[in-house]
Amino acid sequence: MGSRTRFAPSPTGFMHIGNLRTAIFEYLVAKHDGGEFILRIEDTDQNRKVEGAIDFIYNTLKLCNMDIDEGPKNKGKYGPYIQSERLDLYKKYAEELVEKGVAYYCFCTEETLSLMREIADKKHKPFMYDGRCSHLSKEEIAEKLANGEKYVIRQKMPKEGVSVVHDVVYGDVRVENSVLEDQILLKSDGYPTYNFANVIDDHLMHVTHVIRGNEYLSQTPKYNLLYEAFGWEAPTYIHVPMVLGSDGNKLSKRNGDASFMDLYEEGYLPEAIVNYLVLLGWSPSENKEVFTMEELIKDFDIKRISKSPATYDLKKLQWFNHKYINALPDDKYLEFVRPFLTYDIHDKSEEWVNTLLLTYKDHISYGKEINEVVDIFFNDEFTISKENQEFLESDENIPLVIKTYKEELASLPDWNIEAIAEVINKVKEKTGVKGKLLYMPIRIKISGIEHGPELPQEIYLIGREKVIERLS
RNA sequence: GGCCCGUUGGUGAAGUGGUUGAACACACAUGCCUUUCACGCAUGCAUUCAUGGGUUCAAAUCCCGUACGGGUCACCA
Repeated sequence: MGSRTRFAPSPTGFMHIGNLRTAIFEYLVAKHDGGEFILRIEDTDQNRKVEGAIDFIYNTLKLCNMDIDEGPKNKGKYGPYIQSERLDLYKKYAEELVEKGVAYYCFCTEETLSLMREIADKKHKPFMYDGRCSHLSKEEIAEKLANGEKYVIRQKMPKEGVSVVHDVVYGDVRVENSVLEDQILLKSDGYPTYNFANVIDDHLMHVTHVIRGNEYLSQTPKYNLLYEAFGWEAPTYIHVPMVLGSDGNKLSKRNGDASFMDLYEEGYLPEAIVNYLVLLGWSPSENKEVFTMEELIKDFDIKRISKSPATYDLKKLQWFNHKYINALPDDKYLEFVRPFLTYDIHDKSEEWVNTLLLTYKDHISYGKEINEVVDIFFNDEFTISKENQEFLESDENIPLVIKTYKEELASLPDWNIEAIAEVINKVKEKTGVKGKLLYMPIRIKISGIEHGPELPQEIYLIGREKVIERLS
């Protein structure tokens, strides 16, 4: 039987790079041995729900070429795949735990809790719920319930002993049971907490490998206790190292381009993003780093996930992106960059625009960069620097070269790159000038700067009219 | 603060006791190519694996302490 993994985001309408990376790992683990990849929406926090977030998640995964086997918008045997639609289930299982004596009703209000927290704070002691409600008698509970008092259901933790959790990447992790709090399983609004829903759903949905950020590592004993209480088999745990920002802190919204959509809108190809992300905290066994999704599925190996956190490096992502852009066939490339071009091109021909875009195919490392590089073809205002002006006056042949260019270009029957390239040769023959003195004067005269793309392209793109004008 | 986890160059990392004088890639530097920029190519860039001690004939690799970094201690996930 293949592995089953799940991607379980909360619907916040924001796809953080770290989350995406986890999703990729989950997808790869499942697909590596022909299993299923499940999407489950964890919307148990009603305050954080965002309209349209589910479509957003689907869209993101689709762009990244990850197919969902089961999820809210797919068929699946173990649905619903949205937690807010499974409330009855959680209640039933929570009550089962109460019956088993491993959970209890707690009637403490938020006010009493914050009071207790304050007291602990004053004593400089960490707060931990003292479990007072676990001592309530059956009668007291029945009475409070009958009165309609609000309650939560809490998990009763063992007071002593040590829990050992086995994790595929971190090995055996030991945690003292005494530090485990009687955590809330079911909230007073009837919604489960993540800690509970997660366990119930993973079991019910037959998830075999739980992959998540290592911030959950120290919480995992609590989950195991739950599995034990139900008599269920715990899944294989794979905690993955976190992705840090360049400042060494956890990535956050405020850390700039930490979201998939931001990158996508900047003109990063999803394939490149995926390829880059998968290498954060994972390394292939062979010496290779450019992978297609198929290759990743084939080569991905849990054993090669590293323990230490990885730092997100935009520069390397740009390198990947550059490579991917460059590998695009011309038509795909044009389709890709065209939308990023923000200059007014309504009076330009299709051919002109395509030539422009293609000229810079191997220059740009992300879509939006096209605008930074293409300015000279739209901006008529430029000044020739002092150094360049001096250069123009440094050789007596230069005026002749410029004059010859002007005459030849003006009389050119067809305005295309091949013809222009011919003109350059002709000027060379006519004037006997070659090398820098042949190319630089015209380059400076028509664009103001000494560098740019291949000269014929540059002349073509600037256009006959302007070239003639600028050579005058 | 308690507990958990981590620490190989600016970055991602390979390496799990002995041809490792620590791969490879990004970045950076220099050179070549080119009319220029970019691309491409070539070369350089950790006497050393946070640190101190120990085990061993032999340690980046095993053990202990210290420092530093991160995580976690919610009716958030």
